[in-house]
Amino acid sequence: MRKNAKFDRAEAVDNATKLYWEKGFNGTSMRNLQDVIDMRPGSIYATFGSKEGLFKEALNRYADMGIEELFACRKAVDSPLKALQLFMKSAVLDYTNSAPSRMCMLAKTMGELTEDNADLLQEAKRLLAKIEAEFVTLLQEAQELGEVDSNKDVHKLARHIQVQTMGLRTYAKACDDHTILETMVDDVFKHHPF
Amino acid sequence: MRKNAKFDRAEAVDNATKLYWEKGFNGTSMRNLQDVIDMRPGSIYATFGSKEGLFKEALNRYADMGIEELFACRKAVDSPLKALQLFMKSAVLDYTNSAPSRMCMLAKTMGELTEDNADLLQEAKRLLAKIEAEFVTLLQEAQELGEVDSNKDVHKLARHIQVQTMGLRTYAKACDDHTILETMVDDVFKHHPF
DNA sequence: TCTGTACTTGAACGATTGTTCAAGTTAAAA
DNA sequence: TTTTAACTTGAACAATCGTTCAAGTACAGA
Repeated sequence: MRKNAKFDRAEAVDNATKLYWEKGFNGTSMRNLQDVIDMRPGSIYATFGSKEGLFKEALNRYADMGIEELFACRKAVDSPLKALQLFMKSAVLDYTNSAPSRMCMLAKTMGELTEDNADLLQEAKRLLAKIEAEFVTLLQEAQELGEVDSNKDVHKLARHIQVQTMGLRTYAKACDDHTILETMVDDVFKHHPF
Repeated sequence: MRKNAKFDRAEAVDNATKLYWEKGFNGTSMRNLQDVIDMRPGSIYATFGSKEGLFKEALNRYADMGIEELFACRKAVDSPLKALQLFMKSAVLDYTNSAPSRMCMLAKTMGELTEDNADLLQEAKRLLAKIEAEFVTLLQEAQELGEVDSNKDVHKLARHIQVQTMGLRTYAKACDDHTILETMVDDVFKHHPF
């Protein structure tokens, strides 16, 4: 009975994520989405329910990509602290110009949406917490390896990483000076809270 | 010849600023604006030119309010460094619930807009730089008073204040825990870069 | 080959968007 | 009081918005 139509579902979400990330929820129209994911309105609504439903999937895809990137950084270097630094650099400096926006999609969403889209806001908060939990895991590992003082509060440090990343990525959109930005990332890890 | 109609211009911009700040540029419709500033479309367009023109005025009003607040903080305490801390607390913690959004309107604008509104983006960047320059002035004063090491780069410190403020205000929208937020602000000034 | 159904299509819907402008109102100058 | 120009009004515009659904297509099972 089943007809397989959804081979391109992941790709559709990928493309939708890129567009939403670039233009935001309100800035993206269903017709923009139809173009980039190459689906007609009927199919989109049958698959994702609504513009909000698709955005929610995009948010999740974005967060998963971030966590994958964090794991990749962990594999690329021998220290969890260096991994965090590498992750922050790739997020803030965006070596490859592949990202649709310098800013964090979750931060953009927190800024754009109001209580009119309470469930989407809630989802963005949840995903930010999910990412912060990954920071905690990495910081605990760093603690076990002696890279971080054992009397430090890893949750506090994770919040710090989160604030620095969001702040620097926002600043990056206004600044554009690669050298300044790189120095600022390095300074986060140089002396301060670790 | 002149007929004075614009006694309420400042008030109109004030109300428009509140609405834009809360809902963003794309999230605010001209009809929303008509309601809160109590003007008909013809008058709005005669006075401000376009939705973008009014938004540009709102951005400037917002930045001016911020700088006024910074000056007020400077007058309220005896130290420029304490003034910066007080300013950051009022921005992040929002004692009075008067602010339409916890987040910085300029940061929100940086996040929301793309090159489709290049001039508005440019204006937001310009105003962020203007505020950063005020931070520099305050930090220089702190240096003269010996509160900040004379070998520190005040521009670098001002960037740091900017990043912390934007990052914390974004985090504040997702966090909501007053105690955690206050601790984070205090930590910025406790040991780290000064 | 025929049937039944999972899936796609795109014209069309009413609502809302940013903006315009002819008509109306107001008040200072004559 | 009349004239004149500054200013306000709100109906109306074309364009676009998110969404729906009857009709069409494509394929698995009989």
